[in-house]
Amino acid sequence: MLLADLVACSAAVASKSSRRVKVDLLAGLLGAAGPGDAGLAACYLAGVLPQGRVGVGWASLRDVRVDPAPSPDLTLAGVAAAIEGIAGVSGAGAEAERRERTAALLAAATSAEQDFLASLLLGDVRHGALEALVTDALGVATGVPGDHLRRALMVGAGLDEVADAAVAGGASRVRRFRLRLFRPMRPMLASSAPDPGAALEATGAASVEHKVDGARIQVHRRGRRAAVYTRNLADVTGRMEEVAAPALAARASSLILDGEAVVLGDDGRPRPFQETAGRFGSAAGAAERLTPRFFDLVYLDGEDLTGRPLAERRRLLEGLLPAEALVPSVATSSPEEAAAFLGAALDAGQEGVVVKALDAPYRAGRRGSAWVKVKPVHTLDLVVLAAEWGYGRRTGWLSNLHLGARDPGGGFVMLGKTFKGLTDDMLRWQTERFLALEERRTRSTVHVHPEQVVEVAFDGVQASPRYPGGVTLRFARVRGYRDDKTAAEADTIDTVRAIHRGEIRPTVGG
DNA sequence: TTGGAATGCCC
DNA sequence: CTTGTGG
DNA sequence: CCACAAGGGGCATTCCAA
Repeated sequence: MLLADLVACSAAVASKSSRRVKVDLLAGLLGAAGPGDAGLAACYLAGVLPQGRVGVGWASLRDVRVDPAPSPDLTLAGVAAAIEGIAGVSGAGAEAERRERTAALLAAATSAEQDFLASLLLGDVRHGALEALVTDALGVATGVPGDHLRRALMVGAGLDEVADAAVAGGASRVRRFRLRLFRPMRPMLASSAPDPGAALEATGAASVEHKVDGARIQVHRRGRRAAVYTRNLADVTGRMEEVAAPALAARASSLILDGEAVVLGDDGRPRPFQETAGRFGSAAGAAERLTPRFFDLVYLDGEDLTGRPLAERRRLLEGLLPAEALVPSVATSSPEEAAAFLGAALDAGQEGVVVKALDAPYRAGRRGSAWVKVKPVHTLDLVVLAAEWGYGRRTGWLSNLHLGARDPGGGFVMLGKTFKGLTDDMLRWQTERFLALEERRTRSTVHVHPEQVVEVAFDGVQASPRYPGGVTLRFARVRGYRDDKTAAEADTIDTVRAIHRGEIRPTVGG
């Protein structure tokens, strides 16, 4: 199949807003792909490379400028081979070599193909249809029911594998993808609610569990063999053997556990997330140890438990692991009891709680209302110091805000940026507002006179090696503009530091 | 040898 | 990771 | 409800250049 056909399809998809129309367009292309091309076509249309990222980023692409090819001769297989080559480069001279190979690939592409390949390499394809719609389209093109395809993806099959299986073998082949050991599955995700009462309304009778501020892990074990996977299914077994210990000690022939890995202090309290991230990201042999805390059991002694209710999975889990290897939990349908448990979790240094419906199955890869997280938030009134021009659907609007806290000694201290929480109306309003306050600008940023106050919500304050105050906000988002306040009334850097030291508690609800 | 830029991936 | 938009 | 797009901060690793 020619890349040009796929690129034309992408452009057509981008030009339509209806999901049904997008799916039909995608299905048309997938239907035209032969057995050898279906997997590649599905991946590329979904904006992903079968092998993941290959070491080509925005900066290296920026200075690769080659004349486009006059005619569209590239095939999907040719592109795949070229990308395979790029992915394989490492060692001294790798940057130049990757750049050279990238340039060679782009030189063989027409102008439209170059743009698409650049987005693909960056993992930044945006035509309003990614994996989910491509999966639907695959169903349309092959006649394989969508839930079979989705199920295969959830248990860890790659989109390329599923597409190839669907095209070559139809539904019966796709059904052969099952949850199995040492093939990581996609973890179940949680939605969120402002307080335990709202969460319980969504779930009904629930297991309320500590939300441990670490990194998600999935541990597979059979006999003496164990493996550890991340939320995105990367195999990190060699980096953290210690978190597999409870699985290896459990009395079972095989199992799959879901949980969180975190660095604990000597007092048993979780260390700041940055420490966990450091240990989680580093190779083995680091001084700090990761402690696993498990909250689910999805496979036991050869049996897939994902269809069983949480109550049963939790009971089996508690029979298998010692209490210290488990995330603390309480079963309740009382908002008061859940609120008290949340308070205790926060006192223990946890991030919040996750409220999980006791009767819900394990829905791999889904973010439904069966699991609901509750985290308290902080709020501050800060001052906008600058705003950056948006991209994509925010082109033409000032979007990303630079936030400053008032310095009692004079001036403002930048704490970070946010683009979240802004409606289209707010974007329109603030574009006009900040252009009126403009003091100077660069290509990307309009710096403004510091007088507009904005209410910002965030999860916490963390140390920053980048910002001048040495602190920054975690998950900052705009709550609204405060036209009733002047910059002189904005919150100070001292308050931010007090939050960082843990002297100011975040609030639940509202 | 070392500091910085780029990249990928955790939240 | 959070939020807003649109099908 | 689901999928997508808008982008945030930090850390470890890798490779380049001074």
